[in-house]
Amino acid sequence: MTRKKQTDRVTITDVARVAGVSKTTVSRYLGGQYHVLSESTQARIKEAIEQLNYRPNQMARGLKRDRSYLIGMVMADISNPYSTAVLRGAEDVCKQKGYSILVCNTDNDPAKEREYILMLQSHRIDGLLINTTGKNNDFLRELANDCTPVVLIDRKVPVLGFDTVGLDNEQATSEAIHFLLNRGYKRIAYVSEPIAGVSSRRERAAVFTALADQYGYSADDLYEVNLQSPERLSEVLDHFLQRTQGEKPVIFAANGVVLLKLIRALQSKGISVPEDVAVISFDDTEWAALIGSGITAIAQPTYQIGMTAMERIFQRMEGDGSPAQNIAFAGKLIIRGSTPPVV
Amino acid sequence: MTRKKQTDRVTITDVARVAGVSKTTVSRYLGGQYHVLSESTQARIKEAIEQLNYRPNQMARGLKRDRSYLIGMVMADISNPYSTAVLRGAEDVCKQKGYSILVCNTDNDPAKEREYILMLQSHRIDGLLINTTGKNNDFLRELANDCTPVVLIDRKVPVLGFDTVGLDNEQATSEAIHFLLNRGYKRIAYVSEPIAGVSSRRERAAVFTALADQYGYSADDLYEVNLQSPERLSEVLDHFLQRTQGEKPVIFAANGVVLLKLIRALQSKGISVPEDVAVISFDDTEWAALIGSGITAIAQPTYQIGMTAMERIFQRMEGDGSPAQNIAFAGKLIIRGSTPPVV
DNA sequence: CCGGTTTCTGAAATCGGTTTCATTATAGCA
DNA sequence: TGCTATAATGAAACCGATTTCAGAAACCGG
Repeated sequence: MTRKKQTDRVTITDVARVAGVSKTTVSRYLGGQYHVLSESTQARIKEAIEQLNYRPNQMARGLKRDRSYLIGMVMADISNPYSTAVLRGAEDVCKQKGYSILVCNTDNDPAKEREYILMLQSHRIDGLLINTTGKNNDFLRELANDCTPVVLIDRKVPVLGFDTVGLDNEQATSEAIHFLLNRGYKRIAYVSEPIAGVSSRRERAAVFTALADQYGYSADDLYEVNLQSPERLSEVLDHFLQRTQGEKPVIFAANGVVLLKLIRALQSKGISVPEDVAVISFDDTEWAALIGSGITAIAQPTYQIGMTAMERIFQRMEGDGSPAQNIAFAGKLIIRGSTPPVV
Repeated sequence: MTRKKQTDRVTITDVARVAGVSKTTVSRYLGGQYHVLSESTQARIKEAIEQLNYRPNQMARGLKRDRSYLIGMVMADISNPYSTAVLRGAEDVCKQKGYSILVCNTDNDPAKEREYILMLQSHRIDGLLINTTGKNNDFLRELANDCTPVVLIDRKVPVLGFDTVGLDNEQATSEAIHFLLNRGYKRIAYVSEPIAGVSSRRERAAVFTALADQYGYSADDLYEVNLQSPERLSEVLDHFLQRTQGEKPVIFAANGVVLLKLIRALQSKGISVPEDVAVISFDDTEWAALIGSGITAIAQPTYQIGMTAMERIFQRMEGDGSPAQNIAFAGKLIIRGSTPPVV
């Protein structure tokens, strides 16, 4: 009897030999085609698989079936808790279907984004979730020619036939602003990361701007800040707050990362929340409740977003050819101490 | 001229045909064996690849080469920022080498951990990073028989020949406790998630216990809390704080997640930090500086941990057969307002 | 007892690459 | 000129699965 080296993996041929059947038969067993197999054959194969501790090689299987059982996930910023929350939702759906996720972090760098997508393609991923940097629109449009299903998360790409899943930015922003107005705030600043190219930022900012005239706050108080340079945020605060004419000001942070830097800047300037300035923010981070008397925030159903995005992938894989959908979930306003009623 | 269906991917055979050479020659080009190829052949292949927009199929390549160019990463809790910070370090090393990462989140569930590892094995991953649940030691030991390199992150498994990378828990814990003692604290509580099976928790707690007698605080104030049930934490606080006899108490949180729940519990009880109780914690979370006057914390070099772990994987892949290493990085104590000197 | 199903199984082709080995052409040298 | 070394290339086997197609055995009705 010949024995393989220890380093050699057990193959379907080994199983076939031990069970005394052909590779074909073993393959049918693996594929769950039990109805064409005799009971005794099934038993012998089962026995052999357990004895050898056999695990089929997905690369070989994938090559023939033209399926990798891999899903790519390209995130602009994996250290943002939003990303991992979405990942969890996506992963749970995948696991249940026997798929695994290849995670890539682009650090908001479009070059990295391109490289990663090419890399994923060469692994022949069966689906692709993208939270795009927003600076690769032409490149992404080419993806549409491939047959691989793509779902965009949070950020859309214009003109394109991709499914998208994210927050209903219009509803959420509008609800938040109406809440502030009802509480008596008349001076509202909206602080966002650079808006160009990122649809969710654009949509949120657009609502802020659109409601300004109607409700009597200034659309000029829409500030874009690059969080890499902390001075800019500091200047913005000075500019906004010094113009306060007896009116209680409120600052609206466009996401959790902005909020973090904002709180840091306020603290270093000795400005108190909510005494000197009220604060509201997108993203209900785990720590939002802990800052002072809590920061009022708009919670996103992140887990649900991840699940839904991945479910779209599978539906597309299973042949759903319907037109691209934009799926937008409502945000939920969580009221805390940072936005007290104006007296 | 025959034309393939749109859905068909370009293969090496197509490139060979267009370039007017054999598959073999194209393969050599792809493998970078330029020295055996004539200049003109190289040029024609390059041209053909670009024209066809060809991307080699990693499954086919992997099947023959017995390499998947995939690394598995199994994390106990991906929503812990520690995990994503480590992931970033690991990913950067991978990307540079042309590898991709399959990320799995076990939610501290040993059954999920087993399933994921089997799944990864069937993808024939070339390396495996595990932040283990700590409840699969027998199963993990079997992994050692496989030839695939494994590196454990943060949590070790007894008796095993795996490389490990993590924090120097002894140094870090000891440094923190000495810091507290120097500041004049004599009543120290250490609050940890359940210690059984998780080496990093055990190591940290062991130092707390070991130094107790020597420095005159009580080793009884080591509390294990299951964070699923918030009442337990509340009871622990009551128990510890009511025994305070005029001495200023300090609570030492065993990681960032514990700290989060701790702060929440203290706030809901109306206990102020640092007036009523001082606080120190493992993990310098992004928000630690923002709570009150800041929480004193032990920062871990997470990015470095991820990088180093992945580098070990590649070294093992390249044939390094040296005995298993335990690599422990020093933590850095970041002093903030939550631990003022006792007056 | 015979042709026709039905049930179960296997030989061989295939997926898209890599690798081994053989072949051709050209150069170098006596 | 003839013979060998070297450079450049290709045919075919191979990796480990799946799938097509065909064959053997058992069963069935007339």
